[in-house]
Amino acid sequence: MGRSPCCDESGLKKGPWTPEEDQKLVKYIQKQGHGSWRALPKLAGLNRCGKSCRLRWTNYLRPDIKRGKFSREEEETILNLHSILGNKWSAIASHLPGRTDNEIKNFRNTHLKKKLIQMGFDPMTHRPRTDMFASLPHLIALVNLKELMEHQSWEEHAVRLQAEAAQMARLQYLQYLLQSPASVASASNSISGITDMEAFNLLSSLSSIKDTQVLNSSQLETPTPSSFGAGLYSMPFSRLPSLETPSTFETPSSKDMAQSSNFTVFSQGETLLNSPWLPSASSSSHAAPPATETSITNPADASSSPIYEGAPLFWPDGVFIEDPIFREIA
DNA sequence: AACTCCGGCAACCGCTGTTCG
DNA sequence: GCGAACAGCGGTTGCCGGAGT
Repeated sequence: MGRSPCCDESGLKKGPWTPEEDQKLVKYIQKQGHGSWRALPKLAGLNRCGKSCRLRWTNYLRPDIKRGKFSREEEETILNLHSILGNKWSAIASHLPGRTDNEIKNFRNTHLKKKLIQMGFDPMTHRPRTDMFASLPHLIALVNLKELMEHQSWEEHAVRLQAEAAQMARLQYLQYLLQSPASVASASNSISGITDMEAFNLLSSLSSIKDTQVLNSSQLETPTPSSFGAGLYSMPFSRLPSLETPSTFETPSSKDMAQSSNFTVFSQGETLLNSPWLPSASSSSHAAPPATETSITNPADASSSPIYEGAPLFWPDGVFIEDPIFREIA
């Protein structure tokens, strides 16, 4: 559109505003209204460009500006809206009375971005980060989100995530062993050079995870049908849904899994987050079906192995995933 | 005490959309 | 229909103060 920037005019002051300038601007606008921003500086006796005046007024001097720390509700609103709207700061600001788009943008880019990164999210896409280790805290955090929403502080949450990430690292290591080519060719009682007993011991060390209801099969990398015990199925990270676009991705049905291998499938639970911004589980195609269970038929291990049953996995957008996980039956 | 580093935030820059002559 | 003026928006910059060494 070929318009020269208004601030190109020489001699106009830039940089931080002084209290005197603020006072002039406020006085003038309270008396006359801002009218044309371009004309305002001269009329108000300011050596600034109109644009600078407008920004100063809208972002700082407006009487209805709310200063100070963002409340937890405001944080959640920003996160929710940003996951839906993206960087539409003005649109987000319209839902937060007294907050400016600039303030929200700054807050998000400093505080919330850091928190998302700590939790293993990509702060731009709200998707889990794709590198394996970065994904661990995200995956854990997803299932812990309910607690987070229930007044657990970020700090407490971070401490807990760290502990659980250590558990996940061990699980990933086990998965790595199970997936190695050697395991495919190996005898049924030996996996990647480790024995069933060793694998069981490793799994046993992870069993405390069930108490936190953190672990689920999607935290494993790829399907490993019948490679071990009751079978471990996993959802590749690339299929994880985005918060930005509530997904309708498909998971293998319990029937498919029962046919292909030996899974115990439980599918009972509640939605993790009934966010008003997102489709409810009951209205989605992933609504929780009645609890079902398929038989465990792996002839090699069904009677001797610890059995890990499925449990539901919920994403924050309310999507229900019917998926087997490690729920140990004593 | 002096220096460096880093995070937070106000302000600026440049682009886009709208209005108007 | 065209172009200039204007307002708004999102990205970026740079200053400042606090923390760390």
